[in-house]
Amino acid sequence: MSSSSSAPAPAPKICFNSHCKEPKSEGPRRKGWRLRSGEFADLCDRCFSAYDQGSFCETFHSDAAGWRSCETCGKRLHCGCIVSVSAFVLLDAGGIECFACARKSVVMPQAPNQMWPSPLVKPPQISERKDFAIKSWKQMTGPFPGQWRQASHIWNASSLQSDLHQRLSYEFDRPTNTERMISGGRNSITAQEKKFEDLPEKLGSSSLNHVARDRYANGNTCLDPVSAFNIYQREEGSADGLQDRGHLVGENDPLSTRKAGISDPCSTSAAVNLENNPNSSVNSLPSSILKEDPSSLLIGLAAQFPSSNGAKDPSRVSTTHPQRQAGPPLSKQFCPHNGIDGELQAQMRNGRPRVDPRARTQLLPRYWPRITDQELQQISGDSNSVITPLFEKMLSASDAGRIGRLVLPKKCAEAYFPAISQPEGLPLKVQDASGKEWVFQFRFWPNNNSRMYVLEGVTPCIQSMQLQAGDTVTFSRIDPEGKLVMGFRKASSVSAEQDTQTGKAGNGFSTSTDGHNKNSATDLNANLPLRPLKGNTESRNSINTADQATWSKFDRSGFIQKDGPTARSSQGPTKRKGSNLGSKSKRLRMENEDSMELKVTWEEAQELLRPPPNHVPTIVVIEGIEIEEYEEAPVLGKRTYFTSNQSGDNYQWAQCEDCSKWRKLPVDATLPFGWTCSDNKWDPERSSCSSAQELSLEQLANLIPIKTGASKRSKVKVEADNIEVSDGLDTLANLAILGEGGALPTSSQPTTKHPRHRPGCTCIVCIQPPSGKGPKHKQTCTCNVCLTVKRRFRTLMLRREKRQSEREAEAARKQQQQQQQQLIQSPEMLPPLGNDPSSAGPSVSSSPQKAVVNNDGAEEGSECKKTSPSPLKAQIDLNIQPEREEEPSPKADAGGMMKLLRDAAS
DNA sequence: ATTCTGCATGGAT
DNA sequence: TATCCATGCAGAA
Repeated sequence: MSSSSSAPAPAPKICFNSHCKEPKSEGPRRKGWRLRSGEFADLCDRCFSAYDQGSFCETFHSDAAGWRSCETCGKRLHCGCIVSVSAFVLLDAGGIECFACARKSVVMPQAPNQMWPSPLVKPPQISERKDFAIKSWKQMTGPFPGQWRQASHIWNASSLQSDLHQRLSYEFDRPTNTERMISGGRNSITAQEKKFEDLPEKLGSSSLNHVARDRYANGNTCLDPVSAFNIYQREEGSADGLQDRGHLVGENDPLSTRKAGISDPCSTSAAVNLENNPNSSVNSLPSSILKEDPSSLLIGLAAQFPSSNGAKDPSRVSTTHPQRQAGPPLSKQFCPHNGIDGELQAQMRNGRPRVDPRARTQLLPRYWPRITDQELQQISGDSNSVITPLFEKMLSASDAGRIGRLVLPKKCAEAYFPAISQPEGLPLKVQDASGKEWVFQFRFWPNNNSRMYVLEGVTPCIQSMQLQAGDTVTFSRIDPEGKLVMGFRKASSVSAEQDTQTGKAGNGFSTSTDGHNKNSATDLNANLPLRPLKGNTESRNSINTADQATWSKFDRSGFIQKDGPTARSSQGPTKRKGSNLGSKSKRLRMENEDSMELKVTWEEAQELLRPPPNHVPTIVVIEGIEIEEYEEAPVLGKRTYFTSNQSGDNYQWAQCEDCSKWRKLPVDATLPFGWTCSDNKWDPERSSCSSAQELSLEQLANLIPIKTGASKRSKVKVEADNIEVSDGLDTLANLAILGEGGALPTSSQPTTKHPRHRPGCTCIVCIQPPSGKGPKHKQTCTCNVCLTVKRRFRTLMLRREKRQSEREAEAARKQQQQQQQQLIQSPEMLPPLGNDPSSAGPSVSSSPQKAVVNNDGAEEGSECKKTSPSPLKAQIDLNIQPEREEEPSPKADAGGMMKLLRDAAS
């Protein structure tokens, strides 16, 4: 910390005191007060003497403004001067008190606030600040060594905090308001720090302290950092970790002393507020700060102490730490958890910087603990224990899943958990709100030159708390035991956690476990019962309210709140995949796995869709491609096959769903999926299943891609598959599957080429919910997505058919002639006539050729599959790599396909 | 086949 | 851009 103490700047030869023209001391440096730059004023012997004796201002600033009298003893103090900044404290009720008097107060009413804004606070360089914090103590205290020590003792809490803050702010780039304030208040802080080092013993934390600490903890005091530090510092490698902390802290541990010191200070203030005199003026300041608006306090202080640097110090007033301000009153302001604090703490604990420079940023607001006093109360039964909220984390799907790994925010882990040097980490005992103790493995994984911290083995705990993704777990520490306590807050119950990220007034309602309730008597009743884990949720209504936004977010992201833990766990893996895949991932996934199938089926599905009869399409041009769109949803047609007779008449053949007989129909007939003979309005003679088939299967086999034996199979398959058809997209998928291998246009028509997927694209691929979830779309669904999909299908299909028919017409005729010749040779077969069918027909395949080449999807004809790597591949751009040699068999792929489509549909 | 483990990936910030 | 961290994933058990 202080290591960085600033090197003395080139010392001027003249005494720093502007009122003195004496050359500075020749001998050993005479360091006066700390300058804003972090340096110390180099004084001549005479001035130093005055400074050292506490009479500097009297000697040199007697005419200056800013003199005030101690409210207690009447001693005059130069409040507006950096030189005397640490000689007095500000009283809550206004006025000042010299340190001597202040320290006499048992309760230290003014506590933290009194701390002077450090001299202020100029916004020193970080390095300077560090120095300042470290070095200044002695020097600053120079005049009143004894007092300061005492004071420090008295103020511990505040000072400690401030110290921490100060350090933090100095060490880490950004001083927060609080910090500022504190620091400002902190000249003394520096001193305090000193005192920590020097007078640890004095601190014995008292019950008061406890209270205070709690308060602070809740309110964010900073005690913890130190204590935490103590606690964990040596734990590395220790299985006991937290548990052992107790002793760690105690014996021979400077840290422990520090801890004690720290806690004391806090406690003092807290004690005052809570226990002693909630309403007292004394309390008012701290309490207000803690609970209500820290910023105000800061401001107030700033205002009060314009002095020394006042004017120059914009930082003081203005620089509040946004986060803190925003944050929940208590916790955010002083809380150790706050990012910087946390880090500081961490460092302190570790005795070394655990966080690399990069990490020196604050914890993200979302990790700020939002714990209410009530919660604390709940947790704490022990009045002597101080609960320090450390951080909280909303459980991700992974965290709440069966894997049992809870990813810890790196900074939080490094700040509040024992330092670990090995990936294996160490066992960490954590107590839940009910007092039950859990042991997790706290470890890390190397990750991108960094670490990813996790708690392993949390599943039992998570389950016992019935937590799900979206719920929040909180980590707090109970001192002096040093135990970690894990609380939770159910997202569902939380009506409204405020968005942590916004850092709004956090209401902290986190469920942290801690607890000391006493302090928060004020709030206690209001909220909650932390103890009962189950009850937590409910208990914090007020708190919980906040998170709807968050919650909804979860929902959107596919979190499963709905699912109970059990369900979740069972779904775990699957869910995770589906819910969390990013769009990109999804794409990749599709490419790698079912993309081909999807692509084929999608295209094929288009073949099955027919525009609603008698509807005129609207022509839409998308990226240069004309697309016909219909107002009405497309018709999912029954697969049919087109043929032409010798005279050039075009027909289509369809199979009855009941009797499996093939009927010849007009090309413009649009058949429903479950078409039967009774629906054959075009040929009354064959409108019954009892009617004979016009052509034998063999004959048909020569016309359309069916086989005598296969036709039955196909029917069976169709039927079987139909069972699954339910939802719109599922239907499409089924149809596509059925049609696979058949009916696919042989030629790749530009008409079917889907435009590049870009933002706004509404194709079936792009419209899939990112999470793969969402409301089920029924066949009758008329949502934009469904309509769009249907329109697209229809449009693309029509377009393709149209063009295909045009292009293939000629080829078909030629083929027809050839077939005729064949017919001549084998009369029993009907000549497949080229069809130029305009495709209005319901059948999937618009051209005979297609039908011939691509057998009906219903057919298993392996040959077909082999020979027909879906031509559509080349036609439709789904951003997929179509380079698959073999087309997955419809059967085999049906599952995957359906899955994909279902996901899309859902 | 399932679960565990350790690390990699890449979206979000 | 760099980092974090939620999730994926492959290999091992």
